[in-house]
Amino acid sequence: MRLGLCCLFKKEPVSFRTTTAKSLLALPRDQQFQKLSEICFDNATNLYLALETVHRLGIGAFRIMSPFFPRMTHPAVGYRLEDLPEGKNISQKLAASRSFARKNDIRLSFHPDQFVVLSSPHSQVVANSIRELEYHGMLADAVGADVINIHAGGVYGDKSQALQRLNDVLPYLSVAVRKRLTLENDDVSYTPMDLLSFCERLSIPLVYDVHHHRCNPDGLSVVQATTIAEKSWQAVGRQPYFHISSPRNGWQGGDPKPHADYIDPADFPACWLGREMTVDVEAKAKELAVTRLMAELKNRPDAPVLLKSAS
DNA sequence: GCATGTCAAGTTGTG
DNA sequence: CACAACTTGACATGC
Repeated sequence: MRLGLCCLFKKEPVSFRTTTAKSLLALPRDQQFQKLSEICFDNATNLYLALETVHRLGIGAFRIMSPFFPRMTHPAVGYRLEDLPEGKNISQKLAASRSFARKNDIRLSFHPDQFVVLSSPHSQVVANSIRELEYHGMLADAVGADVINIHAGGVYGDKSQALQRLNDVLPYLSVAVRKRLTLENDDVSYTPMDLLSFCERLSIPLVYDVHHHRCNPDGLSVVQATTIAEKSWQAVGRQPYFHISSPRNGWQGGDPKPHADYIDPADFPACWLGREMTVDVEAKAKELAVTRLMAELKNRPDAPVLLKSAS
């Protein structure tokens, strides 16, 4: 088992920059490129630093934030790497990160945000989503990430019709995106049960988020959902990818959906212990939460744990 | 310098 | 019907 960090650090001095379309639009095009070039170069440099840091901490996976190249797909200020003065150097930095991750067995992933909705009935929303996914595919190729994980999107009154639209859009995705695309159960609409047969039929691995499952249950037990999701990865010969988080105010403290700073070890499914899988830790204390959970799982009496740092 | 409001995008559920 | 929650800063602005 390996535990993963999502995007950011709490205490370690690694951070990622961004900018807004609004501020870019105040500049002439060449100055936009200059500014974007500096930000992208800094982010590429910090990605390498992030990988060195997670490796040092014994963390085995890292999720790269979607605005890694800020506003790259924006209709007005979007750009290509080749447009940027430091484009070649930026590519070299990404290649270095790719080598480092491969050499040290750090699994990389992406989780495009809520604006990527392949099941939308609005063609413009779908077109924008494809554009955004292709940006992620380009990045994934460059850094060697094997997962681009999305949600099934909205329901629009009929889940099966929505999933059919998602199905119909898949042929329009490049191989770079399609071979990495995964679906995750969410906390309001699509449960593991909803996605099970769809994922199986299309050979799309299911990223099982146990917190979402607990917020949005479907009759399946955690053990059953784990088994189903695990099979969807084994079917394509890949290591399973799951998510864990804890409710900010506990399970009795109102809305359980907001994430807590740390993971309550009691929320970590016993049936995950000792399995071959990657578990992204979605917790606001970031790397502090991952390292604390690693330590706590090691001490858990109920099952043998093989954490990456100990193996 | 420091505090505060802003930031591309979708969808759903709440107040 | 407007708005917050998903996730979360970092940046731009204004004092």
